[in-house]
Amino acid sequence: MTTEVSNFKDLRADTIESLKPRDRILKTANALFNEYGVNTIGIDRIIAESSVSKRTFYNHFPSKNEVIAAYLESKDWLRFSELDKHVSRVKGGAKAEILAIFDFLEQWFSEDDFNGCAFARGLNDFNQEDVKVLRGKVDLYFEHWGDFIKTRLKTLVEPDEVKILFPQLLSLITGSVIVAQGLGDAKVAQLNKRIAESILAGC
Amino acid sequence: MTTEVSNFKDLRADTIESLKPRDRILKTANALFNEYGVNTIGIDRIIAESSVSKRTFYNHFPSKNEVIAAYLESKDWLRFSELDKHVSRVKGGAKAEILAIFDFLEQWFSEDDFNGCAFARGLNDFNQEDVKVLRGKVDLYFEHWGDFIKTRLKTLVEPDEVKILFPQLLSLITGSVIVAQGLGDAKVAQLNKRIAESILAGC
DNA sequence: TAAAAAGTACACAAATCTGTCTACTTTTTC
DNA sequence: GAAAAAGTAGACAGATTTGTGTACTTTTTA
Repeated sequence: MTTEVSNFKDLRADTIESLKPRDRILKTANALFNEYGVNTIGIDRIIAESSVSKRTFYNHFPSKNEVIAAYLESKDWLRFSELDKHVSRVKGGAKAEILAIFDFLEQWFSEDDFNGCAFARGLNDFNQEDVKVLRGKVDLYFEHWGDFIKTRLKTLVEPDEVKILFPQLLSLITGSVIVAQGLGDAKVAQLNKRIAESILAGC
Repeated sequence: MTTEVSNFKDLRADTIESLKPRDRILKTANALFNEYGVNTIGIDRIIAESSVSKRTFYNHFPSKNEVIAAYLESKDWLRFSELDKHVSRVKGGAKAEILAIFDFLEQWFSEDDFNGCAFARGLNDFNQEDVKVLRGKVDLYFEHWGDFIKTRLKTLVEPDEVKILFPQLLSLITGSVIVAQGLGDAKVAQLNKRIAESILAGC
């Protein structure tokens, strides 16, 4: 069964067989891009593992970049829809909601298929002219973090302080991802939550 | 002119023309891999821009992976030889030396060709069987950070505290890199230095 | 200065990659 | 239930990629 919101779906719970061609492609692409990166995975592999014909693939996605774009958009949507859900259960206002990010990260890092962040990856993968659109998706993702965090910081501190705390918090978040991936330890999220607590202590 | 230490050289100050074939290849590969990543740059491009023949290239590097390995090794060596140099000028003991990392980062982020970290990239690029060796180079880089930081932490705090402070500091470092790259702002290094000061305040 | 080592130039093999085309079959929809 | 839409199967064009082979020239070194 699938949760449908806006244009995106959470396909994680569906089996490949139960899905229609377009979603089979997206689910397969998601798994392969996540594990190996968009550059090392070819269209042919996605086609083979999603059990669609090449024609069907190209009917849904006119080029490889389009399927990568769809992958990034759905990751972005899913990340923040899960974060919103997680945070909606938290009592304690803006500060508690910011701190809850780190519990969310720990959960994410503990997933079996955690393999870093598609968008941190994208900072490196999308530096050429023909993938400008994809780089745009990466920028959007970081803007979404800005929206999430700054909205809450503004209720806690002065604008000047937001300019300091936002990059610090974003560093703690992205640094957690790299360290969790590099050292293979999800607990780093809790260690960094402590730091976040201390830099927000006065609020 | 070139600074020669161990097996590696700092080729940044040399012009392409002044170098012998092997170093021309390395200097060119470094620039291209740095800008576009190892996956999107082909051997042919490196050969063309380093003005060597294909045969010469393959005489020095039996495969593409070998030139990537050489690139990673030299980056690793250069990063820590510069960090050591930077830190050697710092007075104030282990704590001041750890904090000096963030000044070093700010300098790095301010370089014209700063484009993120080759090793954070490698966490994503080297997930397949045929590049296990390269993934090993990435792991070594993170171990070198461990050596640098833990050696100093051990003189300041108890072993249990090292296990907390090291992942935190490494998060601040790697998070700085991502944020500097993503938001295009080198100043994040100084903001995170403040955090490092506060988590080391009791030492 | 002569032999050995290193480099040049470039054709080409083999694999792989993106995207198109044709011909046929199944599923939807009215 | 017939027409339209969607999907299957797979050949293939054209570009690109890594790596080898051949024949010749320049540079080092003993």
